Amino acid sequence: MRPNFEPMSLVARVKEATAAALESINKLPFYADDVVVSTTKPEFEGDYTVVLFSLVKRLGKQPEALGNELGAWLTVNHGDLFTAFNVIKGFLNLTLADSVLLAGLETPAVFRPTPSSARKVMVEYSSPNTNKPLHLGHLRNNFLGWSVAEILKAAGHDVRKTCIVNDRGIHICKSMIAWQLFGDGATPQSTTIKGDHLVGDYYVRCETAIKEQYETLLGQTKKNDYSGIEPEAVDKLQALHAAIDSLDPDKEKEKRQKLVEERKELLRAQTPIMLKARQMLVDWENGKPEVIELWKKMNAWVYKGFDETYKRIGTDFDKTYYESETYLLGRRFVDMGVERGVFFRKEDGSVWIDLTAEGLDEKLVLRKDGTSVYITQDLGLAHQKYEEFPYDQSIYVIADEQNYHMKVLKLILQKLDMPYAGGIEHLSYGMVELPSGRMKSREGTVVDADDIVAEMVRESETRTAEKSNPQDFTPEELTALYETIGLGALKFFLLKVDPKKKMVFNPEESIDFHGFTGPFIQYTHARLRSILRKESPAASTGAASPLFRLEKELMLLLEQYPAILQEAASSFSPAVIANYIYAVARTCNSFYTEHKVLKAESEEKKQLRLRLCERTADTIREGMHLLGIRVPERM
RNA sequence: GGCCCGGUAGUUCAAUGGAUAGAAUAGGAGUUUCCUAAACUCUAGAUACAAGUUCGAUUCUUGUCCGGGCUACCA
Repeated sequence: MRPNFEPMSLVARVKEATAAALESINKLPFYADDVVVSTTKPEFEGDYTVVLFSLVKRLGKQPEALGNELGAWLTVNHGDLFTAFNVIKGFLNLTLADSVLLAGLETPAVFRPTPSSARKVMVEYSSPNTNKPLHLGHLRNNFLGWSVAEILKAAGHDVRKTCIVNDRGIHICKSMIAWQLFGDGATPQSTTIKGDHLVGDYYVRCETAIKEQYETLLGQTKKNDYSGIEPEAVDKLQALHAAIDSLDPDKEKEKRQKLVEERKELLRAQTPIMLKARQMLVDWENGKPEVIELWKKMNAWVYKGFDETYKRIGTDFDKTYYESETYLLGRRFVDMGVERGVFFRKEDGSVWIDLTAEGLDEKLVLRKDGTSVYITQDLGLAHQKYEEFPYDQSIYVIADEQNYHMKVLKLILQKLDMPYAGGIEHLSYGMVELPSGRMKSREGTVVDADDIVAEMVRESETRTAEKSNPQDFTPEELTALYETIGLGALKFFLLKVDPKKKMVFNPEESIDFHGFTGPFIQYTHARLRSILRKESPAASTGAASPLFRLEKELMLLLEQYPAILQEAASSFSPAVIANYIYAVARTCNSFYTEHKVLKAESEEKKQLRLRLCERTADTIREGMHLLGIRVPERM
């Protein structure tokens, strides 16, 4: 028997009762997990259904006979739980007693996890780069990470939210050099452009310059003029030019295309502005004061911008790591790995790990010049995090394009026998795509986070103006309401889809406010609160049997909340909550359209329905909170 | 080439190996003397293809076709 810190769910009780019945009838051991239970399809009589097929083989009985036998035993021995049954084909449909559901309404739906199952969990998400503002993909990441952390907390775990800021590297230097060259001293104050956007603008400016200079260099080197090119690149370029010219553009298209790409990369790295950016990176690593100062200044602009965005979308972290402070931490792993024979050193001094036995490749962990690569830095950071917060589980919310990287990270730590290696989980989520395909910053098809949030809020304003009477609200209330609805629509849209799946965002059609949406659920909540403002349920609901179908359906749904929360926590899926809350809201809408609450046919029914409204509103508020979505009292 | 994902109504998403594959939206038809019509009710519409395992397959296995990602001494 498991310790009962939580009220056992009805499904669990059905399973245990059925297992007991099987054991009693057949004198064989059965466990609750042997029993498959699902909700009964609406076209059949009953609430929960036991699937008999899986039991038939073991017992050597006909499904119908087994079902009747079980149903009879259960209604006799568990009359408190079941009032009726029927058997159709291989399914035993059981009808639950009204009293069981009514009793459930008396206790609060708060879930208390068992202390023994509580884990220390670190959740890392957001992971922005400081060279450009946040975009739609970051929003999915932020909403997911924040929500998963809250779900795990609600399920009783000790959770630490973290963020790793990628604040160093060549991409930052690109923004810095472009600002130096073209910025003319521009600041967020002087331009009234949000800091992260301003820095992002110079990143784009740098990319433009690279493109132009690349074209120039291409023409120049084709004419055999290699002035300004680093000596070690000249030979390679000459070889590439020759190779490309020798290939037939039609017959050997693919091969040629590959070489052209290679030449492009090489030439881009040789453009004057890139040479300057690379020099800047070297200067940064050497701590050259004026470079560090510029870097600090521009990063400060970006952080101010990020803070605004984070505040607006409701993201927060317990701890922020900066790559500039952690990127050297992985070095010691390299020596350790070589010592233990997990890594090997090549003649040129570079260090590798051979993962071919695991079906992967050889992976570089240290460059020949002795500097760390991405994976080395992540090794160091994983260790650092563990020292600060000895986690049982460390969840990385990172897009699925990094599946390979994360696999390698975990594998290396396992090979190094790190105690925390097993707890590393990649919450791999699909990319947000446009109808035209993937968002590409090069092609300017990236949906900016601030823009889309602003647009959603504007849209909610327009729609609210059509629906509500603005005179009912103060201006402050209206502003807050638009934020609540606009962000609710956006968050729900991004969280209702299974995290693992990629999803399509259509900016034309934007995000709906009807149907399976945040505002639909917010609206349901507001209407429920509106009823409850007029009258609160009394202390006891009294006897309101028999229950109507919709009353019962709603009660059954509400009873499932703790189980749903557990499922969401174990699968790291806010979508489970979103789907559930939507089902609750939809069922509740049908319910109070069909049955009057305040003008109910009897006092008992009125009290029952008021209690149901209250419980539904609470469940919606709680569930939406786990998604980071506020619910209004009125709208 | 190798490895990893995915393919469900026109569209966007659901479905611990279980009954007649659910929703939303777009389409068609209705519901405001009754607690907010951002709602409710009805209607029509889908598992890429082919084998296999199974009492039963959207789900598991294999193959084919079609998308996407990764396969950097970038991060």
